[in-house]
Amino acid sequence: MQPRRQHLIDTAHRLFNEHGYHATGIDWILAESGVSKATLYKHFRSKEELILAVLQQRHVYFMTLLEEAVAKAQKNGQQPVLVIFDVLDAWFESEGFFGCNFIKASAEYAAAGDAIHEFAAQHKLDTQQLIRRSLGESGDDTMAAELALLFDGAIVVAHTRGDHGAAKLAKKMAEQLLAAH
Amino acid sequence: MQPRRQHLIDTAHRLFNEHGYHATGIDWILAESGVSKATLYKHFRSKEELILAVLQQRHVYFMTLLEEAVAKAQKNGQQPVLVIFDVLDAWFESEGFFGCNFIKASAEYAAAGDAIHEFAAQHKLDTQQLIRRSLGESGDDTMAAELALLFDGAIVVAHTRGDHGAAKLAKKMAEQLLAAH
DNA sequence: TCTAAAGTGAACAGATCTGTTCACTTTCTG
DNA sequence: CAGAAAGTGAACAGATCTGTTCACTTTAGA
Repeated sequence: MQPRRQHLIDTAHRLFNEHGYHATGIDWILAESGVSKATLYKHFRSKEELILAVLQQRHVYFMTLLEEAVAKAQKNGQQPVLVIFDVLDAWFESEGFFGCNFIKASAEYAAAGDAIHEFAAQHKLDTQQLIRRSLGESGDDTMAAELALLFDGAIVVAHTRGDHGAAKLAKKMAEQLLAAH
Repeated sequence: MQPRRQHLIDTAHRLFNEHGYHATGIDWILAESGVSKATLYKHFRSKEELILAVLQQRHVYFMTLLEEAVAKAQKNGQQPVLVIFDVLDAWFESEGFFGCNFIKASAEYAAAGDAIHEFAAQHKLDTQQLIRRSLGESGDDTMAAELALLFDGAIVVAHTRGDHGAAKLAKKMAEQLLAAH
């Protein structure tokens, strides 16, 4: 393993979250992590590559979290798709909630074709596909798109307004939409 | 009036939209607008003040747009709150759609107490209150919060994934939620 | 037409940004 | 224990950032 590399990713992740991507300088990440600049540039060719590594790690972590929650619900006979909003709720209530890395990355790197923007878009697509799978055969693509919209809506409301009840509200809305179906 | 001031705000608005707040330097705004640096700093004490002026103008513009659409719907006997999603749809389909200024400002200036972050949060609160008013006496605060969540969800989906059908989807969801009520 | 306000252009300050280089030291491994 | 790999620290480059200053020019109104 490469403990420095991981430590850099973790530190960068925290600072990017709290202050944004552009506002967080390389030197700041180095000072916080205690790693030398030469080492950072041995592991990552550029700041962009570091950002992508952070997003990649976050992507894997978050998808795993959702998949495990869905699997657990399926075993317990619960509606699998609704537990996704419970995961959101737990996230919002945690100390480390500073909004969605991917939505923020999308906003800061808005240029069409930008690697960071594309990665973020792909993550959101993957999330929607996970929602689609968790709906099972009784669901359809439109339903998945609706729930994905509730998902992102809840994150933005929770972050921009500090309204941590957004996940519960979105869950209630999801239940109504599923029932109406 | 002050044409230079307005021209600076318009140019800054466009560049902030396309490239983000941190990524857009003062010199860039000056080059695009053809205004001198001394003039910019005579009208705005700092970049932050320019950003706030852009957001203020955008706030007034957008609220007016929504209020006029709601008023028109009320006169025509339509459900007023649903036309809000038609406004969103027209915005997404327009050339100048680069996501929501306020959500993006919120993301880039995430520090608690930051003036830019607070302004963005207030804008979102004002939008929700407009939704609440347009619901009339048959609605309630929870319903307004739900529609505001759909509103922000649609914007984020449209921007991060380039899915311009998000407004129509959100409108359909809004109709179902109103009907279920 | 005269005056005051507004704007220009260019230089400058000082900080900060990403990224490179290199001699030296530490750590790991066979 | 020896050699390779990884990391350090500091200096450096060159670009870019926000913001200031000032002598000069343009514009607008009484």
